[in-house]
Amino acid sequence: MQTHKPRITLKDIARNVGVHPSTVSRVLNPDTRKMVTKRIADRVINASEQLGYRPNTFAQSLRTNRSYTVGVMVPDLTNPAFGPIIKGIDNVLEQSGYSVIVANTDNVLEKEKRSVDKFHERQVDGLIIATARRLDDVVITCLEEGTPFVLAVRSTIEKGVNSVVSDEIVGGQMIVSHLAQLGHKKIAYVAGPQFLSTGFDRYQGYLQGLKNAGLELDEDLVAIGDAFTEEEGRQAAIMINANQKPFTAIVAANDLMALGCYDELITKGLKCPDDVSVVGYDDMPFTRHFNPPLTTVHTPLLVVGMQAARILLERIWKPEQPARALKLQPHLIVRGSTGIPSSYSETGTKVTN
Amino acid sequence: MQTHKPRITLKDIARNVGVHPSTVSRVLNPDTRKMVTKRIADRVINASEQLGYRPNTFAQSLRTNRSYTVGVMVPDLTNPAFGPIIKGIDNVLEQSGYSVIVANTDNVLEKEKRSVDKFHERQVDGLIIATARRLDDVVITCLEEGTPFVLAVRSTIEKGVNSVVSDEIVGGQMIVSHLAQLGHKKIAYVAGPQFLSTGFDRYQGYLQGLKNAGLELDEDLVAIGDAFTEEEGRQAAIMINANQKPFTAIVAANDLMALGCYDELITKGLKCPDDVSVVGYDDMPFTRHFNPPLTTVHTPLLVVGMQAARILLERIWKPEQPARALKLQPHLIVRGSTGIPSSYSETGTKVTN
DNA sequence: GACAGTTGTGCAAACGTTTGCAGCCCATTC
DNA sequence: GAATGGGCTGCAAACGTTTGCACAACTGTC
Repeated sequence: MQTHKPRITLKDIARNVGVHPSTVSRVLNPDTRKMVTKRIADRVINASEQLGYRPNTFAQSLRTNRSYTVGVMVPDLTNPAFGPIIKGIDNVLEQSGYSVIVANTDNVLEKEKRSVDKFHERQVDGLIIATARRLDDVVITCLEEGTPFVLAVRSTIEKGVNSVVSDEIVGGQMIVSHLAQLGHKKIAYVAGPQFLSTGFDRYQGYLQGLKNAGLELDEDLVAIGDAFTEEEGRQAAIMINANQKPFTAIVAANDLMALGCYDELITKGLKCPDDVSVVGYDDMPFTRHFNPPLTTVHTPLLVVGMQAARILLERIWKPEQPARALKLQPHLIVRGSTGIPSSYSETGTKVTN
Repeated sequence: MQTHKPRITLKDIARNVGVHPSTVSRVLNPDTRKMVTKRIADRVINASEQLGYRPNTFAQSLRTNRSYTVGVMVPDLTNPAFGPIIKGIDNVLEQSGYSVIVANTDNVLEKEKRSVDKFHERQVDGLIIATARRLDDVVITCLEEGTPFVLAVRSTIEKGVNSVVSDEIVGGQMIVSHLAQLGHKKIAYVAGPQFLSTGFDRYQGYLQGLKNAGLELDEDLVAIGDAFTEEEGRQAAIMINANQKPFTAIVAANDLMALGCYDELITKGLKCPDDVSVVGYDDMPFTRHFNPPLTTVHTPLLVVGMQAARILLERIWKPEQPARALKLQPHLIVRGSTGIPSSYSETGTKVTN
């Protein structure tokens, strides 16, 4: 049984063909193949296929210090937004012969550090970080160590960092503008964590959007969640409701939080969008199937992943290049969760309950 | 700038402490630490921390033939079902010091082969395969090569293969039983690919369920999709509709296909569940937010991932153990998409067009 | 026909570990 | 006090590559 067939090495091929292992190495490496006579090269290639040679990546990496792996850190694989990102990353990296190692950090700092340590240990050639805080130790460490890396979907206050994000501020403005156009005046905001650029920038976009529309900020209509989760969205919505101020729309910092708002509206007996409009952010998979279909800002997650991977490859190949901060244009998708303001707002009292 | 700090090696520590590198190695390896005097060991450990030693995993792997990595193959990262699975896998593996390399195969055979090749090249210690077909070359190859592996969420006709799945047949029966209890007699089935165990077994469950309930199979009410996607679900529903036979419920082979059915119902102007009940399978994230909330069979995806990882570790540690085929008990979750049969069924004609 | 130049191949070291073996030292025993 | 034995540590080989260097063979030139 378990007859682990013995590994074929360069030496085996060399012996088979009657040349020195180094010659075989040169043939099998595209960059050096031209150094050796075509006749011999062909025989080597033949033999290598014949014997089913597979290079030992450890030996290669040990010698060259290149692992052809990259690490990807995501906060929560359960969040369907990250699937597409990783898929995008994997797509472009595997074409260049790189493998991706993922780490799920559950949003806990300690795990992030452990993961990045592990990545360094494994000598990944680069990192894609989708967990970064606005100021982030891990990022600073990577900068210092000179590890090529790019942030996906989040940015930091540091300058000179590669990143691929959607233009969150513009996105936030688009949302408010959309609502204002519908006639909303009292627009609540369920914010994400302010230590994340997504949380922070989207909120800034909201503020800017209010200004653009000539609306006042009412702090009683703003609540900040501690995480980009359904539950935190619900809690925030509850807090806003508790303030007893009338509003006709809720803007949530992402789709998950918007779902939390849905829940809270239901328990309060409020209809969306008839009583309250709701907007999300991300356009994660299946938002159009929600009840009601969620108006949201589309972030091209797959593209984010692909671009992040491309930039990372550039940096791996020429580390000295200046950093690129790519901002993808967001795109408002209007669905069934937004409509013209309700009577609820006009009377200032709740219809039910 | 780019001052890649020189790597600290065993030799450095050895020099620092004044012992031989092999001694340092023994200290730093938990299994051999007891071989060396406590006094020296302490000094070594100290120095190692002082200098910030990180073992070179390539050298280790080259020497020991163990990489402490495992490969995970999934068909489509965009499908939110796979996020939780990977998360589960990552959770248990990282605790044992393993890293997970993922590969997205997009359901194309050629990519699967390439990925598994890559994995072998990288000498992963084991594989978790969530892409397996009912008879699958990749699986056979792995069996022959003696690579430890376990199938997640899918099984094959081969025996002696480790796998973690939900009991699809029972799940299928539960669904039909639920519908029959509600009074449904004409139950359509939107099947998944029959070359996948999930597609096949769930369909078998459906057939069995009909039998249990004393209902006849009507082949005009069955359509088979080529993939577990929304679009294929929609196409299948269209085909069934085209047959012009009355039905009051559609069972879809997974949640995605159920969503496709939703779409088709809407374009036909049919209400769910008033006109037609719909059932999915998997209970992927957010199904409860769909419109209507989807009745489905819950598969504990996170647990599937965790168990698969655990079994894999067992096999890596003791390869000679007999294979384990773990079947998790499924669990019907009744939500808003199923109800008592409509007048539609009773009259046999569509209410609206 | 000698020389310079080019081309192709072999040699050997190095990458950083792990591990069987040998040998040292010290304690124990008779 | 010699012999036995056990506990620690050093030695060196090995894992499979890559690559700078040396060298051999050939080509072409005057």
